[in-house]
Amino acid sequence: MIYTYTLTPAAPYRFRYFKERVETSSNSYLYRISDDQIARAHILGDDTVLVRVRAEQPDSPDAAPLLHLTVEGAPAQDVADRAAAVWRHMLSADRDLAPFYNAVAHDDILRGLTERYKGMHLLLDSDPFEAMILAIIGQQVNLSFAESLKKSLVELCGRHITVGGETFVAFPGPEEIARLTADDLRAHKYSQRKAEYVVDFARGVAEGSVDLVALDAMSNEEAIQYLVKLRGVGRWSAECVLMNGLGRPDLLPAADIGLRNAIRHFYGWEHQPTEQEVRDFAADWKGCESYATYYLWTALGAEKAIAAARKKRKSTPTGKSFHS
DNA sequence: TACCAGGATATGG
DNA sequence: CCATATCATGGT
Repeated sequence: MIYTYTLTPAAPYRFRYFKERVETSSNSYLYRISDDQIARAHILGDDTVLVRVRAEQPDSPDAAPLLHLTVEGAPAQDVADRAAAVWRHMLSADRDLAPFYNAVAHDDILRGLTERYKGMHLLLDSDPFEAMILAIIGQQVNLSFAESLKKSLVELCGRHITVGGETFVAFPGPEEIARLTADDLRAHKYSQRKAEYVVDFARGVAEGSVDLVALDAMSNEEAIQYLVKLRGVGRWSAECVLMNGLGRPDLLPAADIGLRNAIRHFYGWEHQPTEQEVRDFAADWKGCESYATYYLWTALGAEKAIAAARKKRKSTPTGKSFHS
């Protein structure tokens, strides 16, 4: 049985940015990209389902697409509905970009980015649990190393589903990770602390001492204060959960090194801004801090990719390496 | 080779 | 409250 759904987000909304993000950023092993669709497996209770999303994008750049979802592997309608709700969330399908674009219209840099990336939304994590695990793994290490650590976790305990002869792996839930030991992760290049943080958090969620559902009813600051009580969770990780997991539009990760580098780079600062300088600087972003941050991250990532490609061409102009 | 990476904690002042 | 050491490894 294949369940189908159609989402109708508000314009501007460009589906291709999600594909580009998955292709160039972390978590790519969780997704299967083809010409016009993205697919990913999810654990929903005892079931593992596969969701495919395809955009019917009009030619006009200012027209919104229809997002067609299919859910396979669900034993009943209610499970499929939950899977569709997860993707409705991941795709930010209920968000409107207009408030963000209006708020930064007077900022030459950000307005330029909203024009360059018109219709780009946040691609969210499937739930706050996944967001927290990814945040803990991402602490302090560079993005590419973080991705290899995430991949190891999924290979260790992700659940597999085969659909039409093709096998997908779903990001592990609290129970799957709770069954691991810190040593299991140590064997895959996790530091002792990082391994403990990941396993202990999963066990807390699995046994019910950590209540992530309660976050929905909390303000940003209340949720952050709740999360930072957990071992291994500082403000930055809590902010990641609110932004990437809960999809809060107004979250400013002011201490984040990527955001600080982006401000220095795009606004021509001589020095890397401090956390407080970021807060002052972002006063105009009120209500859409997450989007401003996401656009700056994306643009910085694109600059880095261009620089890396240029360097690669220069060092290997004929495909063979030069030694200087 | 140092130093940095989309940090967190523990410890000492 | 602020400064510093420690963690562990990959990228540059």
